[in-house]
This record gives sequence, structure tokens and C-alpha cells, in this order.
Amino acid sequence: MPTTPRSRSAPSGRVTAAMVAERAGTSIATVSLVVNGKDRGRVSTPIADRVRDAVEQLGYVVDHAASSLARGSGDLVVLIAPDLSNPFFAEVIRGVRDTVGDRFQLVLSVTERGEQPVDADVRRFERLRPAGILVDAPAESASMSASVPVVLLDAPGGPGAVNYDLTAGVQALVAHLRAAGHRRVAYLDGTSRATTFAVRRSLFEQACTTADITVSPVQAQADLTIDAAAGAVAPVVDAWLADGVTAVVAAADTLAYGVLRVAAERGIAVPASLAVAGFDDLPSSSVTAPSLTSVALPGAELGRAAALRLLATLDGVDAPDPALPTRLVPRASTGA
Amino acid sequence: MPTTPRSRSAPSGRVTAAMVAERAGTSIATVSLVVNGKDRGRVSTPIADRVRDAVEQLGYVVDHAASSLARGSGDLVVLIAPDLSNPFFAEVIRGVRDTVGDRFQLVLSVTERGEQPVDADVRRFERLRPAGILVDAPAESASMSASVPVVLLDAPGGPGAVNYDLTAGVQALVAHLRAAGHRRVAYLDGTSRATTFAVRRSLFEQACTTADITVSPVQAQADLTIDAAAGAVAPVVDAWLADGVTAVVAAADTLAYGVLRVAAERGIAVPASLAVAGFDDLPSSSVTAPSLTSVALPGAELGRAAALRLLATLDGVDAPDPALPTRLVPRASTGA
DNA sequence: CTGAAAGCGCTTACAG
DNA sequence: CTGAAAGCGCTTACAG
Repeated sequence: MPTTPRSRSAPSGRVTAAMVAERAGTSIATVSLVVNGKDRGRVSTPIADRVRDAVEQLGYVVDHAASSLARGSGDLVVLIAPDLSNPFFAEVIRGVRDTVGDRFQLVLSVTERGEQPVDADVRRFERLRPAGILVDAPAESASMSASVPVVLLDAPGGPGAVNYDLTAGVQALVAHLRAAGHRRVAYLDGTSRATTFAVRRSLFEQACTTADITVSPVQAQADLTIDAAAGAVAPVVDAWLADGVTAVVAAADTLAYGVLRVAAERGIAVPASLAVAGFDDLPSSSVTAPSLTSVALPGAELGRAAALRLLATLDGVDAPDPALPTRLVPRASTGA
Repeated sequence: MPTTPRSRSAPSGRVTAAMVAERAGTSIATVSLVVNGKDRGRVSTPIADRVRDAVEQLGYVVDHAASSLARGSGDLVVLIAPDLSNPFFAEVIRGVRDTVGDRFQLVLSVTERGEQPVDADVRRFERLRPAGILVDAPAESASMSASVPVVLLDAPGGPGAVNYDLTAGVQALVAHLRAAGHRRVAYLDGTSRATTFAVRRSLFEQACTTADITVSPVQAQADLTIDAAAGAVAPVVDAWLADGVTAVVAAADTLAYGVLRVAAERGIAVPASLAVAGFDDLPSSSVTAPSLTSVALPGAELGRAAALRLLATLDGVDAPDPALPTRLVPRASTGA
């Protein structure tokens, strides 16, 4: 810890506007204007050039803390997402980043494994005075309000949220299973408290009822990792088979991978003895053994839509708000 | 845009220390001390309690911008990582987050897909006055210096870096291939400019030379995604086979997945006609068709080691700096 | 066109 | 034990 007195501006390596101003022979006010591109018609060309030269030579960068303090808010956009072990979120992030672009700087925060973003997370990031906050798969959409604009992703029912329209995808999945002759299926749920999982389950159960397919009372759920899913499936897979289940639908592809792994270990033929399907359509779902049938949720699209909505809010204009379409990608794991 | 005059503190919903002080009947200096836990022996218990009550009632949170401006730096730790479509990074992040814990707030930044973190990324985040910056898989470790402590991850050769000892893993892989009778192999490289990829390749080639295995002159490389890998492999797979190649080693598991996919499409038996192996040992590598042999790089360990090193630097103590061990996980894709 | 000055919300010697 | 005040580095009316 340096003991340098604070009054002496010990050259901390940090270049300030004052240093730029001195070198350019102007005031820091002028430096601020030039650096922020607000010099048109306010600063003469020769002076502006001198400032730019000095900035270049000194490697000056506007201090974010000071700037956002003075301005009231900064150019940060915060995206709070659940644990990234689900590759789905990588896609969402990409969509957001490509959309907020250079205008804002995107920073991410991830929750503890298996946790959903909650109110307190939003609160913690308000401190940073971001331009806006995006929350992916929040636990409860109720009280996510803040002093900055907040957009919720994949938070069905919430206001100020962008969502998938899961109906089409789920119905296609159930129709697909029905056509393959399945009449009794199991559902492997996530332990996640994200509302989207409740929606997936209930839409699935509804569709099954309509299609005259029975959902097995033998329940299982797990964290969204392959290991956790395999651990949850191992104890119940025999009960499923004994119950006459011929297909299992998992709330996420990573969960479905766990089913595939247990089936492989037990020598249960997929799809002959047990069909398997998931949600997300992860990139790796095309190379599993067998390749996995999945309801495709385009993550990058979700990220893009959320970012557009935030930008629209910041600009004070109305945002289009279409629910994003989902579709079934049938593969070998259901005999496609 | 609100036109509120700045002088009137329009109740922006933001609670300030002044508001807390007024409610508690003290000064903002006292509020600051209490809120930062520096009140022991400096503030009387009844006053401290009144402050805490007021904080509670008002929901006061210290403003990050103002705090880090006044203090010189804040409690943020920034982790800059390449595009997250490689699930490997999720592990690294988890290791970092679990280690920096509650003392610091972790924020992430990801580069454009296929890009590596560069100097300019570090520069951009210095603005935030973080306590430290972690850079995963940087392009060049040379000039990554900043006004805050920087720790490089997976940046072989750099000073202030934490790394894997790839030797053991690579040698085990090559010995494994040799034992299975392979004498001519191909290497599928990543287009990534991260130095770790150069190291992987050169260690592999060295080990092959020693083991009297020939590396095919038929070259291929791709972005670290399954699609990109499949696209790069498709045009060369016949040439590999024609060249007498019996095994292909990919610089990352995601690349190896691309090989598996092309092999499946072409009806090339794995491992009978072509053995496949990768680096990373991703969770999904246990469920691919066939399951993938891989050099395991424990991502969470890397993140943990880097975070410990940063904490040590901040505390001014020496950091232990063991290279992290790697090992081979043999699976069906090489006939294990 | 230009700069002095107030203010953003904190933290921290310093003086009581 | 407590508070007034300076200072962190900017931005932005405002007065020249």
C-alpha cells in the first residue's frame, strides 16, 4: 500500500484530463468537449486538433467513475445471467453484444451455479450506474425494478420482458412423439426456479393431455448439468421403464445428455427402448449418441431482441415486441 | 431526456449517504464509516445502530462510481475472456467467481467470436477502476500492463500468468495413440491466436517425433465451434485418409466434435477407420458418438489459481505458482 | 470560441 | 467520538 499523501498527485500512471489540458494549452472543459465529440461549433479546429494530439500522445482515456458520476450514468450495459455451464447462454450473450455494439460496453455477471438472478443482483449492479440492465432467466419477475431501465429475458408473464413463444415448439414435439407411437412419457425437469421452466412443463403437460399421452407420475429433476442429470436419472430409469414409459422429455438439452449417458451405461437402446428429447437445441446436440431431438430456442435472437428493447427504451421510442418463434428439430434420439 | 435542473436534486430514486445521514441525525462521514465497517472504536454504538437502521429503511447502497472515485479504485474484478461458445470458459469463470467471492464483485467481458483478448480490452476496463483484471487466453502476453494488477490465464511464457503444464497430458495422448498402432496422424488446429494453441501444437509435434509418429502435411484449422470445424474438415477428410492418416487430434474438443460429425455423415467408422481426440475434456465429451478421448484441462482450477494469484498481489504477498497438471482421459473415440 | 466554477456522491485525514 | 472540508476526475450550464 503506497503511503503517498493524497494532495501530491503521485503520478499513478493514470492520465487525467488536466494533464491533457496542460499539454494542449487549454482547459479541462475543452478537453471534455473534444473527447466526447461535442466540439462541433464549440471549439475551434486548431485547438481541437491540439487536444486530440495530446490525447494521442498521452494515451488519455476518460475515467469511467468520474464521468458517470458527473453525468449521472455511464455507458455500461449489464447482463445478469445464470451460471454459464449451459452453453445456451453463450448464444444469448452473443446476440446482446452484437446489438449493443460500440455504443455501450457490455459487462456480464453470472450467478452461482444452479441459482437464478434475483432482485439483489440487480440492486448490486445499480451501483455501477449502468445505462441499463438485462436479466436472463430471472427467478421472479415481480420486483425487478430499478433506477435504470431493466429488460427481462425468458421471463414469461413479466412486463418489460422478451420471450419465446414455446407453444409451437412444444406442440410439434408432442405431435412428433405421438406419431412415433408413444403413449406414456416421463418429464425430466430442471431444479431451476426460472419461470421459463414452469412454463415448459405446463405447456408440455397440456399438450400431452390434448394428444392423449400420459405423463408418468415417476418424477425426477436435476440441476442443468450432465452430471447432475445423470445422477438424478440413474435412480428412476428402471421405474420409468417399469411404468411403461417409452420416451423421456427433458427441460433442457444438458439434462437430456444425462439421460443419454445413463441409457448408454445401462445398455438401454435409444430410441428403440427409450426415446429422448430436450429443449434448447445446443450445438453439441447434433453430435451426441444418438443425436438429440430438441425444441430449438434461438439464443442469439433472444439476446438481440432484448438489447433492441433496451436501446429503444433508452432512446424513448417504442420497441417492437414479438414473441420469438420456436421449432422442433427432430433427430435420431426419437427415431427421426 | 429529463430537463430537470441539476441543482434541484430531483428525487431520482437514488438514495444517497446524505439522506441516510439526515434520517440518522448524523453526518455523511459517519455514514461512510459505518457502511464500510470502519466504525469500530470510531463511532458510538447507538449512532452506528441508528445509521444501520436508516440504511435498512431507505435501502441505501453505496454508489460505486463515487466510491471508487474517492477511494482510487473499487471492488470490481474484471475477467476478460474469449467468446463463450466454448463451454471450457464457463468452468474457468466458475473457478474465479468461487475464489474472489464476496470480497470483490466479478464482472465479465467477452470478445467477439473468434477473437482473443488484446491490449485494448484491458485498456477499456482500466476506466472502471477495478481492483484487478484477469485475462483468459490473451492473444499476446507482451504488453498487457496496466495501472492495476493484471493476471493472465493460459498464456504460456508470460510473466504474471497461470498456466497448465501440458507436457504430461500431451505425452500420455501420444503414447496412447502409439500403443493403439497409429503411425500417421493429422492435427486440426484452431484459428485462435491465443498462445496456448501454439503450445499445444508444438508439444504435440515434438511428442510425435519422439514417438516416431508422422504428422500429416495435410493441414486444417478452424474457429472453435462445431460448425466451423465441420466446415474445415469436410474438404480435407478424404485427403487425410488418402494420406494414410488413422487418427486426428484436434486442438479443442469443440473442434473434435466437428470431426465426429463429418465422420458420421461420411460413414467413416470412429475409431476403426479414424481415431479422434481433443483437448479440454468438456462435460459433453462423455456423451458424444463415440465418447471422446481428450486431454483434460481443469478449467475451474485455472480460474481458481488465477484468482488466488490476484488476491495475493492485492494483499502484497507472494503467490504460489504451480503449473496446473493435465491428464489424458481415454474414451471410445480412440478405441479405449 | 473559451474557461472558471459548481456539482456528481463518496472517503479520509484533520481539527475539535 | 464526531463533523466540516478537501479532494477524487469528470461534465455542463454560465459568463465572458
